[in-house]
Amino acid sequence: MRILVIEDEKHLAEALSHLLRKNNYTVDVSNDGESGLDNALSDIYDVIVLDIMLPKLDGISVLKEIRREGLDVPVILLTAKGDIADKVRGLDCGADDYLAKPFNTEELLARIRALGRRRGVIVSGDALSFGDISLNTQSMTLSSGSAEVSLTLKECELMEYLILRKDAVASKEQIIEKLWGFDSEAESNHVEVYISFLRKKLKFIKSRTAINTVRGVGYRLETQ
Amino acid sequence: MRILVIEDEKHLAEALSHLLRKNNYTVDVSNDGESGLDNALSDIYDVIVLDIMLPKLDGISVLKEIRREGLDVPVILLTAKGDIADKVRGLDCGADDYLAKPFNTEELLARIRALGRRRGVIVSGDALSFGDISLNTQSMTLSSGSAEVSLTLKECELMEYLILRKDAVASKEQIIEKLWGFDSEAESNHVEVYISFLRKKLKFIKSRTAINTVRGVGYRLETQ
DNA sequence: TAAAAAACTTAAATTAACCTTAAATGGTTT
DNA sequence: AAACCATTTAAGGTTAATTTAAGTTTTTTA
Repeated sequence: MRILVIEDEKHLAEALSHLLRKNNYTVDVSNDGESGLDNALSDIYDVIVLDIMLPKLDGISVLKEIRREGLDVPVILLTAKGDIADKVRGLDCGADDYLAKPFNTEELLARIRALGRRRGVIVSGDALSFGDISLNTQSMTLSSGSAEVSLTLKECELMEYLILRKDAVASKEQIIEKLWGFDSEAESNHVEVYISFLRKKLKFIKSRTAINTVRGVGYRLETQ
Repeated sequence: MRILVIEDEKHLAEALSHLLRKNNYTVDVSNDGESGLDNALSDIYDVIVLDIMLPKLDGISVLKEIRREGLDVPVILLTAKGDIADKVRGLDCGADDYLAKPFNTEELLARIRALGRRRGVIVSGDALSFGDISLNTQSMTLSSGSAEVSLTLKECELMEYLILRKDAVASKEQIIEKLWGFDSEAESNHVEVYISFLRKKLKFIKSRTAINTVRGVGYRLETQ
C-alpha cells in the first residue's frame, strides 16, 4: 500500500516515513503544498497524510484541489492540537479523518488501516488481501482459503499492482512502467503473458477473484 | 493442521469452526477458559485462536498459563475493537498475533497460514533450534539428532541469521550487511558460496531442514 | 458477416540468477 | 618458515524466470 506524506517539518516527515515503512507501507514524502498536490494528482496513492500548515500552498487548499479533480483517495489531516475550526473545515472539504498533533503512532496506524480497509484492501503484516485472495509479498505467495501458490518476482509485482489499484483499471502502459521501468522496450505482449500466468495461478488456487480485461484500456481485479 | 478455537459466544465459535473446516483445517472448540486451557495443554494444536473475554478464566490468563507450561504453539488473540491495552498486554504475554473483532475472514486465514507455516524458534542457553536442527553459537556447531558438524564463524553467523528470520526471506543485501558490514565490497557470490557450504553441512547431518532459494529475492529456511 | 484489431496462450529461445568447485589469499599457530 | 584453516576469488555449469514469437481466439466495426 502506497502512502503520500505531505509535511514540511523535516523531523516529523522523517519520523512518519520511517514508522510507515517499518509497517510495510511504501511511502513518498513532499515537503510543501505545491509538490504535494502534484504528487497527489498522480492518483497512485491509497492514503494521503496531509499537514494543514504548509509552505507555498496550505493543506486545506491542497485537499480542495484533490477533490475538485475528482480523486477519492482517503486523506488524513494533521491539525494543531485542539484546533476545532481547522478540523471542521477539513472534514467539510472532504477529509476522511483527522489527527491532532502530537499523536500516538498506534493511533495513526489504526486509522490508516481503517481507511485502507474502507477501500477494500487489507494490509496485515506482509499480506495484502482483496476479496478471497491474499498476497504475501515477503514470501511471494498467493493464496485463497488454504490453497497457496508461489509467484515469481514479476508475477508478484503485477499482482501487487492490481490489488493496490483495485477497482481502477490498470493500463498496460502503467503496468510496463511499474514492472519494467520508465523507458524499457517492453511491449504489451509482455503484460498479456504475465496476466495469463496470473490467471492460471488464480484458477489453480480456485479463487473467485478474476482479472478482467477492459478492452482498449487495461485490466481490473474483480471478485466473483 | 489442527486448530483450537477458545470462544464462548456460540454464534461466533460456530462461524469460526465452519470457516476453518471449509478451509481444510481440523478444528476443536472450547467454550470457556478452563476447558480451553485443558485442551491447549494437550499440545496437539498447530495454532490456537483465543478470545480475551471468556467465562471462568480470561484469555490472558489462559495464554500466560500456556507459556508457563513451556508450549510455543502460536496463539492469535481476538480482542474487542480498538482495545490497544489488551493488544499490548496480549503480545507481552506471548501472543503471536491479534485480531480486532469484527474481523475479515480472509485476514484471519492469512494470519493462520502465516503462523502455521512458521515453526517456532526455540532459544535455550547458547542454542537456537528450528525444525530438526539446533545451532550452538558458543561452540559453533550445528546438529540434527545425534549428528553434529562444526561451523566456521561466517557459516555460523549466516545460519543464525537465517534461523532468526524464520519464515521471512533474507535478501543477499541483508545477509551481506549482517556478515560483512554496512559498506563492504562483498558481493552476492560471497553469499552464494556460504549458502552452498551450509547446504553441504545440512546434508551431512542429514537434516530435513533446507535453505530454499527465492529467486530474485533471497533465501529462506524451511523444514521438510 | 467479413475483416481487422486486440488480446490470449503456448512452447521454444534466451538470459540472468544462482550453484559448485577448486584454487588463491592471507592471517594465525606451531 | 611451514602448516593450517577460514575466507575470498574466479570460472564454468545448471536452472529457472523472462522474453520472443507465432498461431489462436475473441471482440469490435464497417
